[in-house]
Amino acid sequence: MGVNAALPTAPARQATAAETAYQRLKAMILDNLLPPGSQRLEAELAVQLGLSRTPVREAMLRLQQDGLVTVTPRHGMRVQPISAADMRDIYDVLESLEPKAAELLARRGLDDAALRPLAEACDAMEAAIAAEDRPAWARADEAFHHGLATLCGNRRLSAMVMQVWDQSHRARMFTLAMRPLPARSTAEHRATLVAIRAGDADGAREVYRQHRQRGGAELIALIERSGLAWL
Amino acid sequence: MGVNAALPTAPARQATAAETAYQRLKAMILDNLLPPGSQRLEAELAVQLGLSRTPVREAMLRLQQDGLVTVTPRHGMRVQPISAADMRDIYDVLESLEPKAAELLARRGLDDAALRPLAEACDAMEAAIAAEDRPAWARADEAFHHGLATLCGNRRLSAMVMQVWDQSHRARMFTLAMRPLPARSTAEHRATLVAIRAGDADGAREVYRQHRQRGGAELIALIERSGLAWL
DNA sequence: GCATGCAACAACGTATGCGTTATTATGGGG
DNA sequence: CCCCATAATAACGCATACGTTGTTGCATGC
Repeated sequence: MGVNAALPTAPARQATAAETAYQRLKAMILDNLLPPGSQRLEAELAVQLGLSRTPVREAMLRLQQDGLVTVTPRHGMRVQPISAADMRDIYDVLESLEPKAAELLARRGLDDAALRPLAEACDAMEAAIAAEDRPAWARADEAFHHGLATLCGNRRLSAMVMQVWDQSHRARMFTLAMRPLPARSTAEHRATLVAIRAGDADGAREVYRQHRQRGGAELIALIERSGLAWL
Repeated sequence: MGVNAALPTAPARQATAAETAYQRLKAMILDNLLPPGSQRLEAELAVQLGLSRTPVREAMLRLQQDGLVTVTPRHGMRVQPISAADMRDIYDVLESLEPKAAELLARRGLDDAALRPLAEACDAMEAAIAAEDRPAWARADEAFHHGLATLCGNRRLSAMVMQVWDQSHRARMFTLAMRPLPARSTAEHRATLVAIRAGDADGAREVYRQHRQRGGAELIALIERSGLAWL
């Protein structure tokens, strides 16, 4: 699952009722237990989660801020569907931000220990390709992007990447089965990591930009071709 | 002042108490009526705004999401200071996102009527330079960036730009008086608009990227040189 | 004089109650 | 049979109340 978008020092929220409501609802949305278009009232979710309306309301507002739902006064929250146009917007954002993250990370000159999450994600992706295990590949892919965002050292940038990443999570999961095994993507991730390790900021940025551009175009074409207008 | 960061269809919130609390507190922060570092308790703000704690609390949480304050359980909200490092992060984000906005806007091929806010902002900037009116220049600058973000057609991107723009508002205001008249910036804005009008997406992006890079570097150097560690 | 433990208090998180408002149901007219 | 007005009702925004928890001040001991 994603990560909360706190700034500038991640506050490591404790287990307040509002926080658990947020986490649980967010997980339900990302896991498609609350499919796009579904609506839920405050009181309804309150009984379901065994809480009062207050913390549930707070969670709903946070999810709205995250762009995962819209809250309308007498209709509760509605899980936001993602259209092909939305995916275009999201990938335009990612094409802008993620290459910058790669550049910043390369410039930081972290040692191998610090870059280990990325290396492990690359290993896992390659293993998943070999085993033709798509769910495992998707998890490793998320781990790589998550690691890139967190390690780049710019909390604002990383929070923004995570936000749109979460918004597009469902769409990626749906299309995963429809795509050929992403062997090329895997190689591009590895190449990015090599450039980062070498401290080649421009190289890392450009390799990654091409990866994002190609991947985004492929995904959007797939969505449009398959008639999956709303996810 | 800034704009709220709603997605994906701006909900045009009505005048609920929580909304007015949010607007008023945000304005107080951006206008430096609540200076960085100041702390306010829920109950304190509630009596000041003539409301109960509930809507004030909601506003505080939204401001925290915006990165303008941090909320700590028994210390209320604390207005977030901006360091030189923060400004670097913010300008890295803007350097990534705003050129993309210029590119997207150029690609949209809007007519002169639709681009009027940008043209007017350019005119106002040039007039302000001629009159050596820095506050007027700052307002026109904000109008240009606001227009660029809103007109580019990507709500997510625009919300993100506005968010960091608001975060850096105070810092820009403080340094405005210390900088030479931004004549060059003004010319760069005009050049961007020309490229957008011509539908030259790559040109608009690159002109704008250079503008952002130069402007950001100047501002950060100024902040560091002047010993203004926290704004 | 300084540290430590305890007690009083203050702030908050959550629950609940109340008034407002939009939606839905109902009944009468066209 | 459909449409509109009106009434009933449900959902919500805000206020308030309550229990919990962290903080602060004070007293006591070293």
